[in-house]
Amino acid sequence: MASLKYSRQREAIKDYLSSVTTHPTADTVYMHIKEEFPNISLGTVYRNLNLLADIGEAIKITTPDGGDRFDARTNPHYHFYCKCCKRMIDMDFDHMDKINHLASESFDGQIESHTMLFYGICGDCLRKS
Amino acid sequence: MASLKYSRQREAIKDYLSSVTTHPTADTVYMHIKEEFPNISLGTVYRNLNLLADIGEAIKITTPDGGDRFDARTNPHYHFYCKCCKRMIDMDFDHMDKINHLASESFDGQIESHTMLFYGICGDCLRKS
DNA sequence: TTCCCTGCAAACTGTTTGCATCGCT
DNA sequence: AGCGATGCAAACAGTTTGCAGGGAA
Repeated sequence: MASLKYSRQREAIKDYLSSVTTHPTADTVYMHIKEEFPNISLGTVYRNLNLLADIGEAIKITTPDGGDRFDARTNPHYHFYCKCCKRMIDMDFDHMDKINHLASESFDGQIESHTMLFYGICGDCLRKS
Repeated sequence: MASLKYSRQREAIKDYLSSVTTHPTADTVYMHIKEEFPNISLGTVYRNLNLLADIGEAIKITTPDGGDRFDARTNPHYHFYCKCCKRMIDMDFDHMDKINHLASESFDGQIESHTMLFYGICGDCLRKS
């Protein structure tokens, strides 16, 4: 484990990510952090988002549309992706341990974790149509 | 729905995908098809893989490592991704309807489907270490 | 003073697309 | 003949990386 040195940029990125439930892309994070640090570069944002993910202070969520999303909510949970408004929404569907257990029973190998991505139309979009 | 015209390349791609359970990347498909069609281009492979996915004769599976995988097994099922050998393995874990149903109960919106990707070490890799 | 971190830009990977031509139907 | 499909190459999006200089310890 490499030694970490404090950086205001990383702190700002972490703070922003913690203040939000929108699962932003790296580029969205970049644009918001830029308001406070006009000279920050996209590379730095990527480096820090990946670093935060590595040390377990954020998670990286792969989307079918390409373009990973980031989330400061690190306890295991699921996500819903609205095909209409492209929002990614946290799911409170707490069967993770049970699912890992059930899956392990019928699988030759060691399951460490799993991700689940639900797909459909969110409530807001449903009511608008 | 656009009209489809027969093409030997598409047929070969579909046949190859059906003959295999390895969830190949577009590039892997490309390299195999090239043995039969030395002049085929990667663009054509991508176009046909996406086309097959669109008409429901294949599925596209997003991986956390970037680089989608393709699968001719189109009935809904889950996958396991081995962090050791990078293989993607079909899971016979048949709780899809139940999970969709349970999730729908506690979610404001219309869930159409979901994908689940398990992560860990496959049996082969476990025994080798 | 050390060495991690930054900004910048170039490089890289996976994928899509415009275009002229080919080949089903 | 008509129009979808192909091969090729250029373009694209998202992400990573090499480097020289800056800042925390």
